[in-house]
Order: sequence, then structure tokens, then C-alpha cells
Amino acid sequence: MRIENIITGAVSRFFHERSLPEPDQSLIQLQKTRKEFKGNITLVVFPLVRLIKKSPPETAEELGTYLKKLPEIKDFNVVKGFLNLEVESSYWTRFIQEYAFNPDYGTQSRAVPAETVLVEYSSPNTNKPLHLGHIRNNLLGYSISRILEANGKSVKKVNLVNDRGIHICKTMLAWEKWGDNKTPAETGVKGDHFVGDMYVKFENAYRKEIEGLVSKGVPEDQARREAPLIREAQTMLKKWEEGDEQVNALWKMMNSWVYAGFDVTYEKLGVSFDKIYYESETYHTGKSIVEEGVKKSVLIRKDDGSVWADLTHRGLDEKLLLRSDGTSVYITQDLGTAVLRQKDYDADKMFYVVGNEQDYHFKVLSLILDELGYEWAGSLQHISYGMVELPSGKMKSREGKVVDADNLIDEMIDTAGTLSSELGKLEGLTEKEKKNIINIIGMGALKYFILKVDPQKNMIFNPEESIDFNGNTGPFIQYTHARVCSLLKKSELHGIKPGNADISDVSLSPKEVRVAALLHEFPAVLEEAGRNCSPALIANLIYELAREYNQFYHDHPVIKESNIALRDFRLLLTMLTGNVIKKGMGLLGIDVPERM
RNA sequence: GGUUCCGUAGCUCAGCUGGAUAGAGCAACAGCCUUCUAAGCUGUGGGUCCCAGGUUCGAAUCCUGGCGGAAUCACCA
Repeated sequence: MRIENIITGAVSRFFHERSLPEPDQSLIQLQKTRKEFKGNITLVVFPLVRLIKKSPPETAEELGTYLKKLPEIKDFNVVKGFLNLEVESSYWTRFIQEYAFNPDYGTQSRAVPAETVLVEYSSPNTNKPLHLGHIRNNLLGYSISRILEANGKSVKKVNLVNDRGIHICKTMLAWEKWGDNKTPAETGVKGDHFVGDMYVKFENAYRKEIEGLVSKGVPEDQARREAPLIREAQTMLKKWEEGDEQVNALWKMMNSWVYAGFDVTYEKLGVSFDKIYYESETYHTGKSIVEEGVKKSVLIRKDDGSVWADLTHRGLDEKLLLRSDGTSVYITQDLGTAVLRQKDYDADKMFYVVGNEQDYHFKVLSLILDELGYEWAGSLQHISYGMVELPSGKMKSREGKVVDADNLIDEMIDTAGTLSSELGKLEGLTEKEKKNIINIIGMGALKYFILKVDPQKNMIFNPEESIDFNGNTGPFIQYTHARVCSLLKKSELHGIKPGNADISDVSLSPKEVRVAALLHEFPAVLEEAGRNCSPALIANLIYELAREYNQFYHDHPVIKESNIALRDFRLLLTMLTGNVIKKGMGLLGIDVPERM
């Protein structure tokens, strides 16, 4: 039994035996003992004093005396209303022994039948390459999927590609006008960047047209609407919706370039999907759902032909679902996608990893689904995350103020390579092995940097200062793992096989206990990370573990320890630390090398 | 203007459903490699937890009101 449960149970018994009112579970508050005090687990007695009607120190003293009778409790001390408990070394050694050889320690095996959850993430537009903001989205989506799996869910990762609309037509038009019939293959430019360049060309030319009109005295918003280029793009969009063959062929060709580019970036990021949905396919479903809603009088068609959902009785406004010309808007497609997915997977929950700029959108989306009578409308959950900002403020693609995903990835790997050779860490390895490890380190630095931040918060990325490789970073944790591996390999060379000696009697140093206690926390943190959809919780725990382990490593010999039982315990502690680092980092989508 | 989110060290961030003297990393300075990987370890300095009230034995945490920042409220996506 876990120590928390042992203590909680004993506290209840304490009250029961004295015929006092038994405390509610929420009143028995356990927390980690702060470093400056002796002990491992602290019982906060303030909430209990009312039941026992004694002062906090008296209560703590009496409880301490009682709990000390437990075989798991070695000693206690009281500081004001805090009862600090020292857990017996044997509890920790038994715990370490039980899990040291289990690489899946902490994870839940999948229940039967497992709850099926859908996680949508990535959701790119096909008119420009991915940037730093998308990286956060992809890393969060992938990691959350892994975390939910580790909590026993059956997870389906899905992507929704925004492959239609006016912005796509802009790139097509630009290519027709200024693309010289070139392809990415001919120019050697990655497909998504190639198409993104076309988008920029369009926007620049369009802006010049607007400026020209404004200088002739046309009001700006009118100029925006009437510039010849935007007119042409709109004509093209209409042709596309009508199924014009030539436009369709161009659309398919340019999208295929983009997808080839995305695939490379996804591969580098190490993310993947079980299914990809395309808005060009799902918006039909969206439209017919809306038409049905009109028939059922859940939705309103106004005189000009536009269709609306009236959400005023829900405290929101009216929301447009179809334009007066019958074309669909963004939310229409999302309605269709949701219905299709529910049909495909019959999921218990549908998560959407989408930036917090769309908080309102998702509130409206599930309300409308509810209005339309889908009983699963409540199963949609928006996993909202904050924006990535530059020191100068928000990224703005129009001003070229973006951090390109591919560039950033390459730079991180370059830096990892330079650092590795400066430190002379990878000598004696083949080029292929070196490349692999450098790749793991560079990506680890990038991924950890982003995932360690609470998803809900906006975060700032400074390209000048770039990403560290020391301190609270991915490479620091990876390094700790490499150390662990090196140690275990050496012990094997010495013919040491831990697990045979009786380690139940070894007494542990405070540092050893602290490492063990962090390992002990892992399952609960994983569970909480799943509940909150927060990879950051795991990142924080793994970092703390690596830090404590490095301190332990610094002042405790392991292989060289002459006391066999103690040596074996330290090796088992090392093994479990390695397992948890590897498992935890894996949940963040980060690989750990065996040497670096 | 309405709504939502955020505000903690010079910088980037932790701080769980209220608990002890608010913690890490970076940056700065000073130490530790003949010994299991120095991408490590140790030490020093650095704080009005935006402000003001309230609830409580106890508030960075909860409530109210300000201030500051961001997002959103489109026949954009």
C-alpha cells in the first residue's frame, strides 16, 4: 500500500478509536516536507484541531505519537501545526525493488473496454509553412495523446487540414501570375515554403493595389474589397466551389506540394496522425447539417438567405452559419467535421488542441451542436493554449515577423552539433550514430523548452538568446539519462547484477530518500497531467528528478560502494530513475540517448 | 464597450484542490575534474507575488473592485 493511504487510514483510526468525529478525507492534508525540516511527508493538522479540540501543536504531538507505531513511520517532529513524518528506509527500498525492473512503471494499462478519446491537433492551413506557433500546437497535441494513452485511454490522433478558402486561391493566383510554371522540385524549394512564397507575393502586390487606390481617394475598406487582385481571387474561389476542372487541378497540384513539405516537418517533429480530415470534404456535411437544422426550425434563415443560430437565450449572440450566397463559413465546416468524426469513432471525448484565440469559437461550436440535438455535444473539449510571442510582441506573418519551424529545427540541431564537438562528447562514434544523437539533443532542447511551460499561458521565445542546453532544459535531463545508462553499463561490465542482495535493511541518506520520493510521485503526476491535459506537469517532475539524481550521483558512490546491499540499492534507484526519465520524456515526445 | 485569459527575482518559468521563512534555471560573481560522463555539482547576491479591500487560524493561491497586457465579440479562418 502507498504510504499516503497508510497514513490517511491511520489518522482516521486515531479519531475512531477516541470516539471523535471522523475527519473527512479532504481534511487529512498531506504534503511533501519542505527541505529545511526533517522528514519526508507532512501532515497539516490545522484542519483537524476543530475535531479534537486541542491546540495545533498538541494535536500534532498526539497524532505523531500514534503514527509512530506504524512500521512505516520511523520518527516525527512537530513544527507549529505541522507534523513532519520520517518514513522508514525499508518502505523506500521495498518500493524501489518492486519497480526497478518495470519500464512501464507509473502508466495505467488500458482498461477493457477502454474509453476512446479523439485528439485533434496541428490543423494547418495549406497556404504557408509551419511556424513556431504550430510547433507548440503539434508538440502539445502529440504529448497529450501520449499522456492520455498512458492513462489507459484508447487515443485517436486526428488532423484537420484547412485546404480550401480564399487564402488558398491567393496562392494559386500568385503562382499563375508570377510562378513561371516552376515547381518546388525544379527550384529546390521545400513545397510548403514554395507555396508560402506565392502567398507573400500575392499579399505584397495586393497591398500595393490598395495603396494605389487609397492615394486616388478611395476609402481603405472599399479599396480592400475592390482591388483587382482580390476580385480575381474571389472569382477563382467561386470557380473552385463550382468544380471548375482547371482550377481544381491547380488546387490539387499545389496542395500536394504543401503536403510533401508538411510531411518532412512532421517527421522531424516526430508527430503522427491516425486520420487526416480535409475541410474540402467535411464542409459539405456541415452545410447539410445546417440545412437540416433550418428544416427543424432550430436555425433561422433570414430574408437575405443567410442562416443563423440564435444563441441569445444561452447568453451569447447570433452566429452566422451560411452566408447569404449560400457558401459556408469556418464554423460550418467544424460542425460537419465533428459529426463525421463522431460517426467514424463514436468517441467518448473529442479534444481540440487549438489556440486560445478560438475560445469563443469552441464555446459556440458545442452549443450549436447541442441545439441541433446531438447528445454528444458535451463531449467536445477545447484544449486551449496560449500564444507564442517574440520579445517584440506577437508574431506577424505579414510583417515577416515569424519564426519558421524548419529553420528553427535546423538551428537547434546545428547548435547541438557544435556543442557536442566542442565538448568532445561523441568521439569514437560513427557519423551515423553522431548524427542521430545530435538530432535527439537538438530536438529535445526545442521540445522541452516549449512543453515545460503551462499550456494555458502565453510564452515568450527569444530567437537571439535561443534555447539553452544547461539548467532546466531537455539536454540536462537527457544527460542525466546518459549518465544512468553509462553507470548501468559499467556495473554490468563489472559483473554486478542488482536485485539479489537483501536491501531491506539499508538505511538511506536524505538525498537517496528524496530521489526515491520523486520516483514515488510519478504515477500521481501522470494521472494529474492526464486530467489537466498538461505535459508541463510531467516536465517539471522529470526535471526535479534529474536534478536530485545528479546531486545524489555527485556525492554517493554507486559501483564503488563497498557495502553490497547499499550498492545494490543505489543501482536499483539508478535503474528506476532511468526508466522514469525515459518514460516521462517519451510522454513529451522526447527521445533520450544512451550516451551524449 | 461586453466576455475570457494572464500579471511571481534583471530575463524565462515552477508553485497541485488555500498551509511553514515564495522556488528553479538563465544572466553575474566565487569555487569543485588523477576517482561511476563537468551538457554536472557547490556557494553568493537578487522579491511590495500589479494595487486595494474582503473571506480565513492561515492568501501568491479563493471573492470583489481597480490598474496593466493579450485574445475574442466579422457574411475572416
